[in-house]
Parts: sequence; C-alpha cells; structure tokens
Amino acid sequence: MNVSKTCEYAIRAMIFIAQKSRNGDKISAKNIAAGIDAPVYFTGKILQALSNKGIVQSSKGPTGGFYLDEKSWHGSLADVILATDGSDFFTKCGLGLKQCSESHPCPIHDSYKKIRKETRNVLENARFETFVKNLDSNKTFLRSK
Amino acid sequence: MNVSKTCEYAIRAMIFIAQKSRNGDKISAKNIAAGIDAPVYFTGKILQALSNKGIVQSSKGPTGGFYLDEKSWHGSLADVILATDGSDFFTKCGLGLKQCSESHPCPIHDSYKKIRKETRNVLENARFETFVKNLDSNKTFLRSK
DNA sequence: TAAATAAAAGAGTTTTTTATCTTTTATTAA
DNA sequence: TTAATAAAAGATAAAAAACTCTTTTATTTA
Repeated sequence: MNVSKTCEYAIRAMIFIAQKSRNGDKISAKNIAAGIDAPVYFTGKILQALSNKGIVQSSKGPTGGFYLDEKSWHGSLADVILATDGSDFFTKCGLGLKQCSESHPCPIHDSYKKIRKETRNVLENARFETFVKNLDSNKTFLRSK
Repeated sequence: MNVSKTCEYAIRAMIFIAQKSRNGDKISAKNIAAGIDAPVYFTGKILQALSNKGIVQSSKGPTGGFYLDEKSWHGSLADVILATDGSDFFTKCGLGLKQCSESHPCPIHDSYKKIRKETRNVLENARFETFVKNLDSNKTFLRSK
C-alpha cells in the first residue's frame, strides 16, 4: 500500500501500454502521458527507467515508442513496484529499524509480516493482462480528464 | 505498508511511552527520542502533533512529559497512522485517481480492496498494550544504538 | 541522404518531507 | 516568588521526491 507517485504513474502507464499495444502498436511517451493524464516529461523519465529494467520495451525513431513483449505482457504490479520503489516496499522494517529481522524482531514485526504476505500475494498475481478486458469494456478507467 | 518516516517515529515513540509510563511516570521528549534513537527536535514536534489529536497526553513543567491515559493505552497502530499520515493511507486510490470509487473503479481497485481489508484489520487490532510485554522481556527491541 | 520522429541522457527547478533551532508559555518546587 | 524544567509554537534549513526543459542519439521514410 502507499506506493510513490512515480509508481502510481508507472502502473497506470503499464496498464495503458498493455491495452494499446496488444495489436503490435508502439505508443509514444507523449500519447501515454495523455492517455493516463500524467505529466509528459515525468512520464517519459519513468518509462525510461522501466525500460532499462526490462519491465517495458522501447524503440527509437518514427513509428517507435513503448510496447510489451510476451514476457512483459505477463508482468505483475509487484514487478512495477519493485522497479520503481525498490525492494524496501516488500521487505523494509515497518518501524525503519535496520537491525530488525526474523530472529531479532521489532515490536510490530509479526503484524507487518501478516500484512506483507497478503499484499505480496495479491500484487504478484495482479498481471497487466488481467486488467485489459475490464478497461476495454469500460468497467474500469485510467484517465481523469 | 510503507508509512512516512514521521509515522515510524510516532509508532516507536508511542510504544516506548506505553512501556515506560505504565507506572504513572511521564517521559520527556528528550528521553523518548533517546529511547527510540530518533532526532530529538523532530520527535518533539511529532509528539506535539499526536498530543493535539489526543493520541498521547502531555503536561508541561518539571515532572511533566508525555504519558498515556486509559483510553490512549488501548490505542492501535491504525490510530497513529491515521493521525500522522491521514486517512489517505486507508482510503486513497492505489493509482492516485480522484474519481475512483466502488461504482467507478480503477483497474486495480479490487486488488487493493483485498489488501486494505487485511491491512486495516491487522493495524486496528495491533494495540500498544500488546507490545509492552515482549519489549519488557527483550523479545523485541526499539532502539538501534 | 536529409528531414522528421521518438527515446535516452543530462541538467535543472519546484515542492514536499524531514529535521533543526529559537522563543514563548505553563508548571513545579525550592 | 524565582529558578528550573518541559511542552508549545513558530521560523528556518536540509534532503528527497516530483517535475521540467534541453541536448543527444537512434531510426525511419520520403
């Protein structure tokens, strides 16, 4: 829960790309930003980072843009969160204590463990492909304006 | 998951106060900061805010300090998170979409709903009083140094 | 092969969060 | 009734996150 704003844009962008690039199209950062109602330059930077980590694919030049290969198409929300916010999201001590571990736990260690297990499970099984159908039929939405 | 640093200090402070003020003692911001290895002035500010919201009690002057009344003693992690990070933590759309709601959901609405239910449940039932025993017996810890 | 297109890279700026310091107010106890 | 103590309040400062702009590199197609 509570990912960075960068990560929110990243997830929205990924779901948008999943929907729009199914047919082989490549989508420009500009069009993605417009499609998810996000700041253009910032979206570009975020996609650049995701591309470097192999979460999304890209190609330069005219007809270029961002798209998903077969592997990325099956990616999950957990992958995006890991790429943008780092492994801290899934592993960091809830109280920020460096020495906290299974054998040397902070007071809320067990509570957090329970939450994390459920969170991780849900996010790892939430794949981009899952979301496209509901988007296509307008049961869900991505852009405000 | 992933609360602000302010909230991490707040929870650590609250658990520390719960442990140390059981016998009626009042604990100064200075001693609390030392006890949880947190920045003194910042801890003071955080406690001030928590005090304004009734999460913790305080009194000025010599022998003054922070303590918990009967009601606060039974408080939960959810109370602290709500006070420091606001209701967004429990209710904000996972993609940051203002218009997202039960009847007009974003793509990941249902996934987040599931995570939130578990998260909220755990945090509301994680009360300060619960943590004191394990701290007393050194099964858990709060300060690094 | 030149013009156009789009991502990559790099260098800012702005805003928010985290953290510090100083002054004021309240309370206690000598 | 004054000196000491501790929180409250207010004003900055530093660091991180969010966001923008410009230049460079790669690619396409006319």
